[in-house]
Amino acid sequence: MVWIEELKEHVGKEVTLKGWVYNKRDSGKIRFVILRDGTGLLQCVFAKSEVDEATFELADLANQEALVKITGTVREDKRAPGGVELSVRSLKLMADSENYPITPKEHGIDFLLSRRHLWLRSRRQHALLKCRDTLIRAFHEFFEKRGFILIDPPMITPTSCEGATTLFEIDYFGEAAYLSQSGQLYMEPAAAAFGKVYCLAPSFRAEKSKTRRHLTEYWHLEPEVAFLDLAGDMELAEDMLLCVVRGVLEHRADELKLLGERIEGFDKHTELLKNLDKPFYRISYDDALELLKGKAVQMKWGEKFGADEEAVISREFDRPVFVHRYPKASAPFYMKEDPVNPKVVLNFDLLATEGYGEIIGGSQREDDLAKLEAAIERQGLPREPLEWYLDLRRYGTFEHSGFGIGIERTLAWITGIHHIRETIPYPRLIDRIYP
RNA sequence: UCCUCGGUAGCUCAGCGGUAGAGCGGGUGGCUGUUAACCACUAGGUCGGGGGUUCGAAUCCCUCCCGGGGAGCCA
Repeated sequence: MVWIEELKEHVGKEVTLKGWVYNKRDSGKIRFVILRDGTGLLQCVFAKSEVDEATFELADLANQEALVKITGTVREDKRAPGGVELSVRSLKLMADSENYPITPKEHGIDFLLSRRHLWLRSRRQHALLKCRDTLIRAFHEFFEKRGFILIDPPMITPTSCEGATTLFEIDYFGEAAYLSQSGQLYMEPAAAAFGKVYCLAPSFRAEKSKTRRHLTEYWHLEPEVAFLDLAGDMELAEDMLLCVVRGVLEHRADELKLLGERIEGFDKHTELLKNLDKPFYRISYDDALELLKGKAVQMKWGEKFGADEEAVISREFDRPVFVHRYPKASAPFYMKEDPVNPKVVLNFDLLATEGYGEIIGGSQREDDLAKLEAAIERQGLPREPLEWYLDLRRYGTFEHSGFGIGIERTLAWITGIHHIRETIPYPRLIDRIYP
């Protein structure tokens, strides 16, 4: 038994493969069966003059996605997709497949998402999820090389980490518990224990967000580093993003090309990614307000940027842009106040290019116990469940920073696809939990 | 939650007051190099549910259900 991806090493030899029928074409006395085994596609040729009558007839009986076992001779042929094809000697139908729903034509998104378990077999989804695999490996490699320790946060938590956003509530032996929306509060103690740490885990958001940039369950990567200030935090985010973008471009060129066939302006996007380099742009919230004013977008100081404003800002730059030091009033309690200007906090959002929007949010954490207590009080958060978190400021408080990056948003940006729902094997969306 | 668009054959859609349509997919037949093959023939429908207007409703109105796109929130 061999896999399709290994066939170039078997040219001229007879091999046996198992796989599913991807597509068929026939023309009188010749039949073409495109075989799919997960590692690639292979054109199998049935010539009436070269196979026996029964085998030739069998080629007709195998429906789309039927499992077959095929034996034949590997041959190089320019006319075949992939460069090699199989001259078939025998075929065995192992398992039939009647009326496979995803035919090789266009389908709507509702139809496809309802059949996500089958949709994964198609070329585009295959390419996308291979890019996801490469992206995640690139992230791990980056942090491993820098001496970070992987720390897994809990997914079941007693309270909200950030207060405002809606949480999924679960019944925990009669007590209310919640699915985590961030591992950050658990990574800060880990940073005090190990210095440089990161986690990669699902985060859950119960907001009824219904846009191309939201999932209710997404994969959240969160580094947290001791003795790192805001400037260092942005440098870390910059180095990390450059590293993983280059990793995907290098290892998944074929997949990206396939994905780009149906995306307008894809060449320009790829060109931009290939030329991506340090430094990314850094502008303050105040600078961003000025920039928007120049684009005839009037906003009062203190107002948050919406998706439109973020798109306007990001389109002004040919590299991702850090927007830092946002107004304190709308910031989460754990962000450190700027000693230079107490009206803002030491945080940043990283906006991806071409209007993709925010893919990273990070900050230097408040390390002053009194200020942190005041922020909790000011935001009306219950203090008791956060006592353990306050301990970090009691026992050797330390300067530290971190950020969170969405795997799916990053992948959508790199691959140039519009909606993030296809960047995760089984997307969880508002009103969609099947399959 | 709000705004907006939609639900007609297995799929993608056209039809928008007067007998239910196309392409693809399925079936049958033809073709020895096809690339989402092509050509011919063929089967396939409570026009999302309910109510109303009308001589007559897929088409107009009301309502409910389901889905797409977007906003807010965020990664």
